[in-house]
Amino acid sequence: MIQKPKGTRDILPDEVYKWQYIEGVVRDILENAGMGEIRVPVFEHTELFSRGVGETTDVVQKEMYTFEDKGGRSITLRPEGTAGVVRSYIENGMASQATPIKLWYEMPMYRYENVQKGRLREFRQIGTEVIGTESYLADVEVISLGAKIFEALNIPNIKLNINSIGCPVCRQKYQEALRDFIRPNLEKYCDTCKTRFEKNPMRILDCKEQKCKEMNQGAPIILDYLCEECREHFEKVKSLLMNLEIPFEIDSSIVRGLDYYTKTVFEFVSEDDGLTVLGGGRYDGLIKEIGGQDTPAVGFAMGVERLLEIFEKYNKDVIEDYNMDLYIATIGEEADLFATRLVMNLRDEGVFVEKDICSRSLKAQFKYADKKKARFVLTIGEDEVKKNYAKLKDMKTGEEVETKLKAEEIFSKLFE
RNA sequence: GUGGAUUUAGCGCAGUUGGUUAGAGCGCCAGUUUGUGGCACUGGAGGCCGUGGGUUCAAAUCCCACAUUCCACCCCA
Repeated sequence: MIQKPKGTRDILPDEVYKWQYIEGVVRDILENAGMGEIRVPVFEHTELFSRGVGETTDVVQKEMYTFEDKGGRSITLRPEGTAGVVRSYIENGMASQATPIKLWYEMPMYRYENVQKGRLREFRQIGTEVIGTESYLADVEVISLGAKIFEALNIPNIKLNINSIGCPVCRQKYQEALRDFIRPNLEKYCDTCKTRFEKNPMRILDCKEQKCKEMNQGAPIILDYLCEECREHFEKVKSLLMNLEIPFEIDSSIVRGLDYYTKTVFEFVSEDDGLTVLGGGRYDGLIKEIGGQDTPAVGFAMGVERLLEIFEKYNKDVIEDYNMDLYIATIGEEADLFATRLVMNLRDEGVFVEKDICSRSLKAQFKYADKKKARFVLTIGEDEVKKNYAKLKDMKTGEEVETKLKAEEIFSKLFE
């Protein structure tokens, strides 16, 4: 038996309707906000991600599915959506369209990680990108759409955390200050923190080790180091969120794992399991970084598997599956031929109808109809074909009515 | 990458100090007046006991390695 690769999942028919429900709700929300769906390749040149996402990030350093293709090119299965979407924005000259460009996507992502709760190697994200505006209004629009999605899906216990990590200028000043604060005790920090010191000192503040936590008391926080412009931007984001009555908390430990973020960053975290369901922020430097005009942008991505898991918990009754309207049971070849035509006609009318294709006994056909939750069964044998009449049985009540074997009449008996 | 748990029929499981052809339930298929479902009864199909080595006269059972699934760290959606 060849099993599916580690960290992948099959989504079976009895599950896929939940996906479709969520996707429908989210699509409506995003498209009503003017977002157009975009689909970009599953794989890109490795360089797009190493430059876009950042050489020093864990995603690039240890989680990418990278391989050489037969032409000797280094190819990577996308670990996130923004880099590819932005690449497409540049490559297709979308800058010449009405600004801002608003895009959304639902695409599978690939990260070579160890599997655990809420974490797969192939997982799907729904995301948005708003490109071409540096205004705080765009940050808030994107955040409010995130909040709207949880509301529309009836998912409670979602907490919004926001932070600002400034622009490269204020961030560098902050990192210096942070290193100065840590340096005297550096030897006493845990090994992982020591390795973070040069590469990304902001992560040290997030360490779970007790001793590191203690030493972190009183560390400088980035919000005190923001330049005037970044500070004002963040203030405006906060006050508009408050005006809109979107509750949030400031969490100065949000750093985000992708290097391209600037200024506003945010996470919607489920308080049920502590997992981040939706994360995003502003990325004013990315488009220039990968070769476009210097263009500001903001967006988010949500993990659909994570979203679905919480959704199911609170919406057990909302979803009902799509059941068969009619099953046509047949006896004999003549009836089979007749019923096959009838089924085709009824399907043309939009009826969910099945008939036996296993040449099974009448009893077995009824059993099948019952298991598949057919609302009605129509039984056709030689006599029925001759007389052009048959019995239509309501599977719930057991009542039977006579019907003419005409698609129109059957249709009206089913749906009147 | 590190650590813990897990793996027996389609599914969830039982399998006792290693000992003949590995079990029940649910599900599946069929039969119980060869034209009527759910219930009941009867029967049937379906297992390289995760994979590969080793110990033994003998391994689902003991040992080792690898894999899987789940969980935690790390990190993230």
